[in-house]
Amino acid sequence: MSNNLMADLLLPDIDKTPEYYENLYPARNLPEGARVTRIAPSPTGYLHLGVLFAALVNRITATSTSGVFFTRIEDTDKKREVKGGIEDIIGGLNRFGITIDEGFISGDNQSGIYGPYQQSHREEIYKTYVKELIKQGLAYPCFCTAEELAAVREIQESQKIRTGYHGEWAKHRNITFEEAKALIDEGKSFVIRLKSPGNEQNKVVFEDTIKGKIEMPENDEDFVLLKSDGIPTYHFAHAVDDHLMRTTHVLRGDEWISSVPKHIQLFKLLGFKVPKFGHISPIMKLENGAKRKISKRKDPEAAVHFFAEQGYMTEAVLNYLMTVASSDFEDWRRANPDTSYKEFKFNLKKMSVSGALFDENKLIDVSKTMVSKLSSTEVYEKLTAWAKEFDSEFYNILIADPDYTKAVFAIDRDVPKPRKDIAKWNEAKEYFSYMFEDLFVADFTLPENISPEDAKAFLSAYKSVYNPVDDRQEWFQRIKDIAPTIGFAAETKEYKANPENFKGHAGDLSSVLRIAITGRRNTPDLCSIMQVLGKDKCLNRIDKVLESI
RNA sequence: GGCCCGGUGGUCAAGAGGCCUAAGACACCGCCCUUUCACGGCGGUAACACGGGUUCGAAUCCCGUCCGGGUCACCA
Repeated sequence: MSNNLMADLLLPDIDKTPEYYENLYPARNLPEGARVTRIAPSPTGYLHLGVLFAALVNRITATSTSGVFFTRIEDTDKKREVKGGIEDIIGGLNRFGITIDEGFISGDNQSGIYGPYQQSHREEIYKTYVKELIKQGLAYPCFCTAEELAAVREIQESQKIRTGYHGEWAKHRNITFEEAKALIDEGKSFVIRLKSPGNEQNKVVFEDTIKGKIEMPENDEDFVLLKSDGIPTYHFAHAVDDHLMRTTHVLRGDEWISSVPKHIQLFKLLGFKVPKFGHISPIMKLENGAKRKISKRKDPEAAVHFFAEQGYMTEAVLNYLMTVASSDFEDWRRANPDTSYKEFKFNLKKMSVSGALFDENKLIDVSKTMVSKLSSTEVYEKLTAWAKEFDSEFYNILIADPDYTKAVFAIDRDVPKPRKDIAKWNEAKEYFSYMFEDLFVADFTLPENISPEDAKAFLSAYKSVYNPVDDRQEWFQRIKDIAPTIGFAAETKEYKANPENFKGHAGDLSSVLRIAITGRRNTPDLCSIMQVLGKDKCLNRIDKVLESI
């Protein structure tokens, strides 16, 4: 009775009832076992690795059960909000190929009938449910100021008792309508708190789909439901939204695990079905020998943008993340080397219970393998797209002659055992530099076992027999033919059997050629390089070297 | 500090009381292949945090210690 008066006093403008929303957002019509998952990021900055990871896990869980994966923006903290935050996060997910079924699907486009998918637009819904709780005597206004709360905390700490707004410390727990009205008339601001029926002595047990059985004390804290600005706290918004949006599985970062008792309590008090919870371990980073959660502020790799700048393929990052997400993913990958990770039968039970260190070596390995499988055309497309954004000088060089550039990328590619030299696009400029005149840096530094005189003799001889149309065998045969004439063995075995009889072997001479042509001691197949480079450039580079000796 | 969760090689991990003389992958080292490098093949270094139980038998179960992580807001 007086509860109703209180409810109208506190939330006079709310005239809808929970039933209204229950009907507005009907249960989803999905096949048996379909899971409805979601991520609910706050637009507090760029897309974070942890959010990407959570999105991946949620996406693939929904996919593998023919369910739905949606996004919801949790912008209830206007202080921390960053302009463009939504676009950055959603756009980032789009770029990574994480498809979103519902909610914010791209940029600031929303789709789906369970919206709005942005908490700042759902105020009336939250208030309707809060009002209902007040009517039931399960919520009340609290007029404590931050200072009062801090003072209480201090007392609690000094007496070494559990801090917080609970039990006898809950000052306004039994506030009457008259008292509340008087304070409001004075212009005092207030929050609305839950009148928790919980008892710390009781245990709440739940089965975490990732971590297993977890037991915790029941919540007895009268935590805040509605802040003084009328905006809900995360806890309350989470319960209302995930119920109304018919989420079946809440898969989120494990920093939330300690508030599960609050959440379960809310779901039950509101008469909602409690969803399944799964808490994802964070990706960690090693610092001074200690593990810690990867941090936005301190770690560049926490921002997904970092990977884009470096030129890691999004698929590579995702595949790496899958190895972290599921212990049997790598086995599956070996058995299915060319299948998209999306086909993988993901099981939450296989997720690690403790946080994994971010391992760039592993990322590099995954990435190199993926790059090695690309066709030269694919490399061209991806690399130019990257360069266009991050290295315009290189971009202009690459697109000057697309056919030539593709021919460069075709060297030692599309073969049974392709090279694994490149993990990310920012390595490409340096790697391919000798293939482009504008980037080529001559450096004729010979290995110690070869004298400049021999090098000169060899290159002079080679020039006269060089034939640009030679295949690989013919190409090397010419070097072998020259070898004995200047004191080198034609066959490596021959040399190894009697090294004292020779200055070196044909392989050493090919190194001389390699250094003359590329300025490098190590390169992919030299014959192919010379073919792509063409006769003029090859001869020209050999001549330059000859002049310098 | 209270409450949770966790501790297998440098990293990610397999492991559900005997199959463990502890998989595999990445990294590292060596050898082979080879015109260089890479790829590939073969091999190597390297781990059950510690202490008590329970049991014929413990990486696996229980307890304690230690260590690590998370959380204790009108932030999410």
